[in-house]
Amino acid sequence: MVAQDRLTLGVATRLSRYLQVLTQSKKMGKSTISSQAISEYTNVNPTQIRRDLSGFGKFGKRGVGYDIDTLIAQIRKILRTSGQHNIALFGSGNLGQAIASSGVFADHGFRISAIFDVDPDKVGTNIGDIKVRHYSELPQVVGGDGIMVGVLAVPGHAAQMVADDLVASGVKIIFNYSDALLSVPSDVTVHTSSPAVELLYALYFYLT
Amino acid sequence: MVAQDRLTLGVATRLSRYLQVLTQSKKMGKSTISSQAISEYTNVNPTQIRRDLSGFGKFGKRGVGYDIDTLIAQIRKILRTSGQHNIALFGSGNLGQAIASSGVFADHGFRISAIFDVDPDKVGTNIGDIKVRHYSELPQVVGGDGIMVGVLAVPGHAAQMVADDLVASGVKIIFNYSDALLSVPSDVTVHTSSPAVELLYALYFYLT
DNA sequence: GATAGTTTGTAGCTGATTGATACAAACTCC
DNA sequence: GGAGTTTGTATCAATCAGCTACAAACTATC
Repeated sequence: MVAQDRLTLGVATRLSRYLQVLTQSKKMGKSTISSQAISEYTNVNPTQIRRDLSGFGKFGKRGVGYDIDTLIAQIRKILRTSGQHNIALFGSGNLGQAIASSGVFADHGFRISAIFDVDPDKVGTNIGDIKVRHYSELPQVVGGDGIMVGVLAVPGHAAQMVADDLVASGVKIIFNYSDALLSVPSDVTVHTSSPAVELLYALYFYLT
Repeated sequence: MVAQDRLTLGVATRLSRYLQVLTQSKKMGKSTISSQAISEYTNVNPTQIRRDLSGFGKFGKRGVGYDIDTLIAQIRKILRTSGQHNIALFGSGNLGQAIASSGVFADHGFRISAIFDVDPDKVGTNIGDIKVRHYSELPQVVGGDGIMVGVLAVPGHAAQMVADDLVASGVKIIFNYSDALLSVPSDVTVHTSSPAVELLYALYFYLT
């Protein structure tokens, strides 16, 4: 085992996926899990999983597997995402509501601390227990609060504008659910979620 | 240039992402694009992009770049996803409605040909121009029509049941938007969309 | 028409990453 | 105590991605 300064992209990606499997397995009432079982849900080779984990410590028990709670805590520590992280959601349409009520973010320590919209009919209403604010409040809310991530669930034509305003307020991570291509400074990370794109290559492997 | 029997996972993934950039660039009124420009939106090295494409033919024009329409057609041909593909959507809640109205699928040749739900208040209503059917119609609709993909926008506790029924009707590709872990036979492909998971590793690279 | 600038197509090299195989050590269960 | 399971670890080969480099083809401009 060698201490590592910084994870490679591959390792960080896989650890995140293990975390998802662990979180769900815990919900299903399990308390331990083997690398073989994780493999079935992630399509990552069991040896690779053990190698990934053993790089940071001996978390498993031979003949048994990994204790789920322990492993969740360890991976969060490795990914340095143990605490609560505040995110801001833009757009309170169908997609925004689906995201706000999904629980996926909450499972992984992300708290939606603000929701913005421009529609007067929506501003002031509540989604869950969060009040929808008007978009014009972006600078003061995002600037003041410890918000590091912006999630875009707005129409494509509005996405670039929101991205620009987020960048102006110092946000470095943008999660884009619209289909728009976003231009941002190089120190800002944009992640675009493209379900149809993922389907395309799944289909290729099925057709072949 | 060497003819290839089968794409590797990496190539297929990248080609799909190029396609997304091309589709959006076309919408923005452009007619040609350079490997450098594609690179900025995909974070794939320009050399890599040219290498990926040149493996299948000489699609570009030196000094100019790639003609977008031509390249879209060529990539679709390479991915063998040129035609229309029918998909079935399960769940007509916020997420289901967002998916049905998103246009992302339509852009890439996927047609939502059926929507299912169990809620009597929703069955019979229309989303766009598609009528919501009762879940019990699954076998006859999916079995009869040329539906090869099932998209799950249902609560986590219902996801496994829908997956089982889809498998029983011969569907080989399942796109899972719930947070549930799905168990399926090995010849069925499950793709789980996990926004929070992707955020986790984006955050890691920002924090470091 | 000549020249400068752009961009593709392609080669070659290198380092990193993954997959496969193997096996001892530690643990559980019977 | 023995059989079966699973981790932790090593090793080797194969693949893949990044980098550098550069000639050829094209556009634009003078």
